[in-house]
Formats: sequence, structure tokens, C-alpha cells
Amino acid sequence: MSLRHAVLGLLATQPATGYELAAKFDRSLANAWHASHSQIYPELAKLQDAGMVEVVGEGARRSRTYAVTDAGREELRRWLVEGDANRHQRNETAVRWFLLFLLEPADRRRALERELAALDANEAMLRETAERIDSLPGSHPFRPNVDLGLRVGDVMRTWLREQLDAAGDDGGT
Amino acid sequence: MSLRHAVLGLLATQPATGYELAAKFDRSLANAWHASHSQIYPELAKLQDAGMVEVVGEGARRSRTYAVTDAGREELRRWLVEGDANRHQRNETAVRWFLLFLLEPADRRRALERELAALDANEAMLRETAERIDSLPGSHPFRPNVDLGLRVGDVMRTWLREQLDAAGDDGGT
DNA sequence: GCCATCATGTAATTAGTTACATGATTAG
DNA sequence: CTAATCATGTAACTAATTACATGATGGC
Repeated sequence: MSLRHAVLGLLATQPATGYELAAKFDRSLANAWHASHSQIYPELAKLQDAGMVEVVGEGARRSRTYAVTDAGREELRRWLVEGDANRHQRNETAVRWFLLFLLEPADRRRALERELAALDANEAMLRETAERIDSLPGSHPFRPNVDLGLRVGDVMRTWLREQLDAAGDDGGT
Repeated sequence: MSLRHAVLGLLATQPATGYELAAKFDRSLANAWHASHSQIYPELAKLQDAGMVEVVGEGARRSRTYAVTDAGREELRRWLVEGDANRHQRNETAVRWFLLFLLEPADRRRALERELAALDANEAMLRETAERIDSLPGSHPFRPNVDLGLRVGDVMRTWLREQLDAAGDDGGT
């Protein structure tokens, strides 16, 4: 169960409300893990019961800001250094890419264009994050992650374009 | 639910038993989707009920080989071209990479070495697959996927090495 | 005043994991 | 003859999604 550790990790970086965490899952962790608010709120309650997070502030709209406790930080560290890694992945997009060859060239070209557009959207999001980070004083711990995302995105774009060329060859215009 | 379409896709590539499908999920689809036999067998039964796969042969050890039907192929095509993509990912390894900066340099170096070793193992598996494919006559539809995996692996290796260098700087030997 | 967004929760269902269970075949 | 691997299944539990539900605040 990575949800717990993803939440602890995000809170270890910066205290946040459940709502903010949900947004971070869709931005910072978009290429790693997904969780929606209906999972996040119960998990925060469980982590609080376990003494791994605590409420450090209440704001407007009865929002609560959580921060990780020492126990939570220790659990997170333990998981990072000792926890045996689960290398399993679930990525529907990757499944689609894997099966694209099954499509007729015309359909395949359309699908590839759609994937290129999605890559562009992802890159735009990453570049936005990069700019935001770079405009901040000092260095930000997420900066290397953004960089990795951009580099992987480049490799994927190149691959998609190659597949598109190949689909053009045997399918006409 | 991508399980259904991953199974249909694998069977569309080549008829297989449930046992063989489980192996394919861990090899061909290792970087895309995971499913274990306790999910695969019930799903095959459901797909058969729905007329999307059929038994095309029985072998030793009461094994059954399934193949995708026309209805299954149509469902697969529909999903690939029309189905709106779920871009969510679940990748525990990516979560770990994302949070590595939280570790002390010494711990971080150990974690990075471990990840490099895992990348090497993954690369070895991909190279094995590539060799197997290349020794076959004609072209194999999975070949481009293997290539993508190798390229992404290279980018990741470079990134891990950079992080390792950075962790060396601020943490001594 | 009202609409968008912030903010939090729970219930019902579906998906996925882990554990339990059994038997057939083959290689040594 | 026996251990490893092939091969299939189900049951109990946990994780995740989808749908339902409510209310606060700020900007216009």
C-alpha cells in the first residue's frame, strides 16, 4: 500500500490539507500514483489515529492542515530504506501503447496523434511546475523529478513519432 | 478496467492458457500492467461468458488454450480507438524515486544503488526478450515496445547516476 | 444573491491481493 | 519416486472507484 507513504511523503515535504493533497497527487505525483479525495480523507484519519500525522492548523471552510509527526517521518524513512519494493505497475496508457500494433494503420495514426497530444499536455504541466519552482528562491526537492519527467517524455515523443512514420508507410495518407 | 483489455490484447497477439497469460503479464507487460492468476482465471471465465474469448484447445495438465473471438477483437478495437484513456498511474517505484530526497545522503546512496540494480535486472529481461524476438523469422509486433523500454531505462539510469553523484557530494564517501 | 471553487465526508460497488487448495506432468 | 513446475481454481480480505451528500467562502 503506497497510498500511506505517498501521503506521508507529501506531508513531509510540506504540511497540507486533504484537498491540497488531492491536487498534489494529480500534479506532482501524476506520473507515479493516483488517489482521490475519497481515499485521502480516510487515510489521513487512519494516519492520525496511528500518530503519524497531526493537525497543525485550521483554516477557512473548516479545513485542517496536517503535518507529519516524528513517528510518521520514521515510518516513511523505514519504508524508503527497508521496505521491499513492489515493482508492479498499473498504467493503462502503457497497455494501450503496447497494443497499438493491433490497429489498422489509419486507426493507429489517430491513436498515436492522440497520445502525442496527451504527452504535450503532460509536458506543459511539467514545464509549468518547473517555472514555478525556478522562480522560487533556493533549490526545490522536486526539481530533479520534473527533469526526469521531461526527459522520459522526450524519449516517448520520439518513439511515438517513429511509430507514426511507420504507420504512414503502410497506410497511405 | 484494463485487465480485460490487456487479456484480450495478449490473446489477440497469440492464443494462450491462463498460466501463460500470467507469465506474459510479468514479462511483456511488466512495465504496463500487473495481474496474477487469481484475477486472470475468473476474467477468462467472464470473457468466455461474454463471447469475447473461446477455448481453442486443451492440453496436458487439463490446460485450456484461449483465443479471442471476433466479438473480442471488436471490443478491443473499440477500446483502443474510442475508449477515453485513463491516464492515472500506480507505480510504487516512481513514488520511491520521487521521495528519495527525503533520505540522508548515505541512505539515499544505498537506495539509489538498489534502484540501479533493479534497472539492470529490467534491462537484462528486455534484452533477453529482444534476442528471442530477433532470432525469430520475420518481424514481431512487440519489438518496438522492447525498444521503448530500453530507451526509457537508459534515461532513468542516467538520472539515477546523477542523483548518486549529487548524494555523494553532500554526504562524503 | 449566486456561482465557482474550496473543503470534507460516507456508502456501495468493483478491482486486486493474499492465502488456501488441489492435481497433473516431467525431469532427474 | 520425488521434487519442481505446470496448471487451475476459490475465499477472505484490502484497496480503489464511483456515486451520493453537504456546507463554507470569495469574487462578481
